[in-house]
Amino acid sequence: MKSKTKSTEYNHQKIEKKWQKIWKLMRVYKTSEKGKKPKCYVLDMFPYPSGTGLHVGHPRGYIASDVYARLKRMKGFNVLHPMGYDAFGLPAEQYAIAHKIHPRKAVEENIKTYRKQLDLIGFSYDWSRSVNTSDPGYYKWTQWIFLKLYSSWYNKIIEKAEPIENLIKIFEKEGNENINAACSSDARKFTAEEWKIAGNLDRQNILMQYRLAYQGFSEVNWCPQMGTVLANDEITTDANGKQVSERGGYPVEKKTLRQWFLRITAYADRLIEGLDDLIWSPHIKEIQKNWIGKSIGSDIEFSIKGRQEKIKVFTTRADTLFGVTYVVLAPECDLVKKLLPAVSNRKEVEKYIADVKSKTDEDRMSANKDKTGVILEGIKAINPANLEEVPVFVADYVLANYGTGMVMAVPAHDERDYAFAKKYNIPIKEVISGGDISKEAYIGEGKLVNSGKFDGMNNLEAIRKITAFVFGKVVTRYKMRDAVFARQRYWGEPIPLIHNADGTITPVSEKNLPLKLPNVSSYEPIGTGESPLAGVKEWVEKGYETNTMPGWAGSSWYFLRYMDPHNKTKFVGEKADKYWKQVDMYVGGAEHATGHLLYSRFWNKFLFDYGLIVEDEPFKTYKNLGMILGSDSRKMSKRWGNVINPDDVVKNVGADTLRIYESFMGPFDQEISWSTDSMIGSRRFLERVWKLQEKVVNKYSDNEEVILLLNQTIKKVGEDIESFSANTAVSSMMILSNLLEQQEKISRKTYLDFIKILSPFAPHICEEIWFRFRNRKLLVLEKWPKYDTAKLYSSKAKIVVQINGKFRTTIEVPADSLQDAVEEEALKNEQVVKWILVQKINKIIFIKNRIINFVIASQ
RNA sequence: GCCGGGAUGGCGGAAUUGGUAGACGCAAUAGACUCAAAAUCUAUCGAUCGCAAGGUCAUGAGGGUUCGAGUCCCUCUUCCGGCACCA
Repeated sequence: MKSKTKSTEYNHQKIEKKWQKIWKLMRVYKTSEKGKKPKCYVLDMFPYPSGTGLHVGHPRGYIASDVYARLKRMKGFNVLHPMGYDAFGLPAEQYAIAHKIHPRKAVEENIKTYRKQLDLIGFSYDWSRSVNTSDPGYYKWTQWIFLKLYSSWYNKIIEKAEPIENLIKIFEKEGNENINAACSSDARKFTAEEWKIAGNLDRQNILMQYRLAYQGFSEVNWCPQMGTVLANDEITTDANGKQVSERGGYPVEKKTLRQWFLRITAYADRLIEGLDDLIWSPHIKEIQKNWIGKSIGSDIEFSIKGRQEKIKVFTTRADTLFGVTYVVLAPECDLVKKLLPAVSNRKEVEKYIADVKSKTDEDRMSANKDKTGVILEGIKAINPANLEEVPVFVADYVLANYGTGMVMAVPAHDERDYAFAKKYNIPIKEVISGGDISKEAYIGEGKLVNSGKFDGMNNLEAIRKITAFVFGKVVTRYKMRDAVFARQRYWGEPIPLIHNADGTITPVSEKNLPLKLPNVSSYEPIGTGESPLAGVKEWVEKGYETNTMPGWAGSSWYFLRYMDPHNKTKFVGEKADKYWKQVDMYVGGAEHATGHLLYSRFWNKFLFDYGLIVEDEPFKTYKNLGMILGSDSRKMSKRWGNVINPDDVVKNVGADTLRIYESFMGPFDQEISWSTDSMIGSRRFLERVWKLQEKVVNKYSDNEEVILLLNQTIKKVGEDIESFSANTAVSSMMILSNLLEQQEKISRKTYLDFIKILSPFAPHICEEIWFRFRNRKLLVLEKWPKYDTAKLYSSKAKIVVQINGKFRTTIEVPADSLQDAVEEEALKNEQVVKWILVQKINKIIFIKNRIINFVIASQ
């Protein structure tokens, strides 16, 4: 065997093509559920295959997870590393309309492009497990899960979803008097008798208030000119500040439409609690927590003088009840309508409500914080704590959709109430912090304290006491609302429900799933606000639901399908699910924190409730990545002309260089600008590694410095990959290669160990080098090298000598030397002596192998 | 406004978690090779004083704790992200 391998030029194109072909032929990335190895499920967020293809930013996360997956494989894990396509959704539909091509066709073509682009970069995906959410074989199960949600309710006593049949049995037995369930806010109490005599439609309406997928109404953005509903993304503001469609610039208004909802709020508590055990970056958890927005407060009733109706307010500060000086109702509040006839300034109030309605949400929110409102003359609310009469206002700073839409105002302790009270000259009464509940303790003089600041009583105990005192109820509320689960669009999963002529709804039976999306000639809006499916005769005749599911339906469970993608009888088989359990490492963008990441957790918990899967949480570890911006520090987009196509990079400098560069460019979770200039450094690095082949000899022992650094690097690179610090991993390998370059000879073992730890980052070049050293087995199947703990540290230690904490010089001593020895050595040093001179040493601070600090100045 | 994360050379960024600030890479400068250029190699590369040895100042600003602070504490400035009249 030749001791030196003749080095040729590093031809990345040839090498990358060659090994991609061989890996594919040998199916090295194919995974199965067999064997005794521990498992590791490494997942990327699957892309939406757009018409513009991948840009250089997309692979950043894919590269990081691929490096991780490769390391795990080499460390002996059975790795599941799949990739697929999130193919339903609005962008595909828009692309299709713009290009006059059927979305299915467009998606097919785009997927081909994506696959080609991804393949060029050399990812270690098991493509045999790929999924496409718009494939009927896939969305059959999306529909199946929807039906499961539809036929479930949430039992709050056992904190679990259950079949709706259980609920019906309870209704039959005892009505809903004692039920503790997640339900719509308008659910009323009824008895078993009432249930028995109720008609089918009544029963349906009642059940709808409990189902986890339910029908309801919501406001949408409606564009009369285009005859279609628009997503928020499709709307911009024109020069006059009016809301208009992004395409065409047509006016947009609000319209109430029939929708389907998912009762995600049922899971609010579990979605918060579940975060504790997840290894996610804290700020992502924080975003989810904020979004869910749990707050504990009290429902308290104020009676209205001389009337039957009650004003039911929600407050988190029941302890300030004695400071209430007025009550506010939201303009949309039903109670306002009921009270209007008795209001003496009725005209004024009606005008105010009309004005508010004409404002857009944005106007209302951004209206420079100036509070507006109008008093309901002739109406007085009675504070249940002290039976004081207070005025009632209608004001738009109270939102109809949070809490009860009615608020007790305590200007002394709430900034907004304070601003309002100042403007309308309402008294401001401070509540004195005190111990027991007695009127005296709470009633103070009418002077202002710093808004909102009220120590002492702001605790649950006080709130409980006073809430009980006024016969209120301590309740938990959430900001999060139920998710609208319907789109008036063509390109989505059909909702598998049938509307019968009598108004009842029947689910499509399981054996008839998938309910396939019909092939229509026109998938453009039909002008009524309904989905294009409403224009398909056979569809409507059969009574099928014309709304389709939103883009996030398919992505809410795809991680489960990868475990068992070809299962025809279940969305995931028991065996596969028990084996893979959950995603161990999930990588993707932080922008999905309140969307996909929340919905997926919700669906996963729901399926878990039924024992259909074994894990409550889908993603154990989640690493969020920062975006790659264009070299001009703007988002890469056609509009700015700053898009870099990975295909070009791969062609010019190679996939390995791209992989190294994207790993090296900066911390993974930070946004960073692309720099083609900087990339050259990564290419140079690989070329130097390539050239090192010439220095390799068979029988040679490396010097201590090389051996130490090699061992340290093996350790560091392994640890850095695990913690997603690829940038420092690459830098440490550069340091090693720099040292190896200085050597005249390198041992074969050292070089090949280096190649092994480099291979997750640059698999092609490493496989080629490995091959050139006449290894028969493929490098991708090799084990990760072990470092020798005895060879991590030098036998000598460099000690920093400080005088008064200031660096003065370094000395070299045997490793692990004790203080006395180091002291003695240090005091021999000229530099040290010079600084100490005749001054007395007050104190010596010594840290083994690191530092000795002489403190001489007296304090 | 509230919550979360940042701010380090000309640039991207390191820093053993309180212990030599600026690793590694890019750019730049000089030199070698070349007829020349590119590529490659070698050296320099925070500011400042000094012939040098070496010193002083430097991690957004200002205070503090400590033998010692980029790292911990307080105040402020500023940038990015999330939520936003949430009662």
